[in-house]
Amino acid sequence: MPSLTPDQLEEVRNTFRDFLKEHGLRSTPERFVVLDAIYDATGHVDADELYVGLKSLGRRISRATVYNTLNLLLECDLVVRHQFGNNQAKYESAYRYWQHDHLICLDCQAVMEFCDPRIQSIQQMVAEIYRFNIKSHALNLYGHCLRDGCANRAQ
Amino acid sequence: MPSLTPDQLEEVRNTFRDFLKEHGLRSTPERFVVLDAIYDATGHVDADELYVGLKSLGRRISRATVYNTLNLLLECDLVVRHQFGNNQAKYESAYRYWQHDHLICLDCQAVMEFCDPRIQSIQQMVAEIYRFNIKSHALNLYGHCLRDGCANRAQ
DNA sequence: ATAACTGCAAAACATTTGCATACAG
DNA sequence: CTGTATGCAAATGTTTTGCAGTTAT
Repeated sequence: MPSLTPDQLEEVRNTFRDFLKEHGLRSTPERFVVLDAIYDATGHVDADELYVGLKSLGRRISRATVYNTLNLLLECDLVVRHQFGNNQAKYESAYRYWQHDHLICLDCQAVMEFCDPRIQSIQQMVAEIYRFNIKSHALNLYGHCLRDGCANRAQ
Repeated sequence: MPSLTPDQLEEVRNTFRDFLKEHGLRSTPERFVVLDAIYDATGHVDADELYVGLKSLGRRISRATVYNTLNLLLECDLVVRHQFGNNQAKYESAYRYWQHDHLICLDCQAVMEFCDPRIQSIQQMVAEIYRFNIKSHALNLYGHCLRDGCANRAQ
């Protein structure tokens, strides 16, 4: 999971700026603070983590603005949303995401990432059969990790 | 999507009864009403649909009991829970589910089902590499259906 | 009999909305 | 300037919880 270079980050900001302009929306500092925060994050974050994290950095951005901005970032595909089984959405930068999938431990809630090219072919085949224009997928595998430190182990 | 025979349904009820007994829980009529309602449903239902549906059938079962029972049914694997992207859980009988996956239209919210055996091999391979004991998976494909009547089409 | 379950209403939680104020274009 | 965005607080929608009364065992 490499980080973006300053140039790439600038490109991401430009993408957002262009998207906003095209849709007659304003490029406010708050929106770019939220964008940067997600692209800074190393993993999956939820809206409240972003809100609290920004507050602790001295950036006073309201929850409403965090949610508003997240929805804009989803629209222009700079950010991806996940639902890992509970009812709290998790977000990550589209750059980090770039089609990996998730392995979720039911005991300790750890989330690992993996990648398998066969999913692409399944996707294509299903698209054809069902006459669908597929935009994205989410494959989540749920189970028990065999780590020693795993908390809340059931059996 | 065939329906269960009366015998199979009785077996399902017995499974639930046994699970309850083993855990020192009571076999109340309400719990079996909820079980039957899910096994009667032809597709995915949410907790509120169950609650309202039962009310209209004259069964006065509280939301709290619906949720309570759903969690028990999840624990004993008679029911499966899905999160299709919004923050409302959908449930279906494990019998209906039996490892199919979902194709979700981003415009009209239609949910189709498909099945591909390659997912099993991906699952096995990932389990080995990451040393995980995998219990279940969820593969959701998101896109635009090409149906004529599709509502809210974006472009 | 008694411990667990139900129903109800209140609480908790994530997310959205309405409105007065602030500010980008 | 003007209309859009922000922050706040209130509203919404889903799920959970506490408790008095009910019921399975």
